[in-house]
Amino acid sequence: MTLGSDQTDKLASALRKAGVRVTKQRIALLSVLGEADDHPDAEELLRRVKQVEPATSLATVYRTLSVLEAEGVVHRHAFEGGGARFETADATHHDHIVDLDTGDVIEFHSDAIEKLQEAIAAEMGYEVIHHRMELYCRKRG
Amino acid sequence: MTLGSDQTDKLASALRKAGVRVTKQRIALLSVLGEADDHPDAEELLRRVKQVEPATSLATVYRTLSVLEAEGVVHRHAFEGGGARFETADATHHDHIVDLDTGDVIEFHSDAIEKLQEAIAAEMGYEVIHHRMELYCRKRG
DNA sequence: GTGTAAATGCATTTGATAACCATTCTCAAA
DNA sequence: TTTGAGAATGGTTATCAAATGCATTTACAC
Repeated sequence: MTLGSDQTDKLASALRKAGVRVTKQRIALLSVLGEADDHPDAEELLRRVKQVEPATSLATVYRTLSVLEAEGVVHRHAFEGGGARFETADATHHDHIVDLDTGDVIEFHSDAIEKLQEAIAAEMGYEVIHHRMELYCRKRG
Repeated sequence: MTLGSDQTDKLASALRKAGVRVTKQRIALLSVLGEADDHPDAEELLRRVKQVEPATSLATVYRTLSVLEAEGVVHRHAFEGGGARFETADATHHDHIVDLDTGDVIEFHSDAIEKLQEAIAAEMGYEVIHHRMELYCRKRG
């Protein structure tokens, strides 16, 4: 029997709950993603995962992210310019402010806006399944 | 001297104002884009442009779209799944509803939402330069 | 008209991501 | 605890949209 940290156990059961096998690469990826607060892309994730689990390839990072996205464990964002960026799906839904100068991403949520979105869609006979909203901003002088 | 239609003259001067040379491929592309109401992608644009101006290549479509985007003449949208889609930038700013079943794109605008966006950004010390908002929807039963 | 820089077409390259495949690993059942 | 079937992995190649290099053609100021 192997002794796992609380953290590792939690990630392992998350994987099991998602119906996929528990591998060290996946544990490492989930761990890295859980600690990240900056919405990294696939290459950056690989860089970080390799520090924990060197036997990891870019192919596995992409594969695992796709699998976990399909299971709803991670969220994929396609901001303007560059490749997809990822985050864990633990928190509640939110949208993003992207700092045009630094690339920093800040999360926010507005119930008022979402109510308006639904009202607009309803007016046209539609139901909102999901939405995407990004504010590309600059720091005020 | 060549006789151009009103339409062609308008497009030609738009190109001149954008500071680029007037070519038949660009006239054809702008003309096609102006008549389109469905946000076509690059390949679809080529298909339509070729009916008017067969001596046109995909490379030119991409190049011209990039140039005109930089000049603010056309807008590029990256909806979920698939490549970029384009529209002329003549109308006022608007956002999009994407029909998940048909791929149809509907335009809408909400001053109320944009006021809220600005307020949220301001709260965090930011100024909104531009934004992206897409509602992925399905027709109501 | 003429010269020159810009634009074009074709072919090739790039960059992000997915697919292929032989090998290795997970894990449930024996 | 061993084992075997199938899932996951690494390394590579394929894919797809989009960009680019280069030789040729074209627009347009003079």
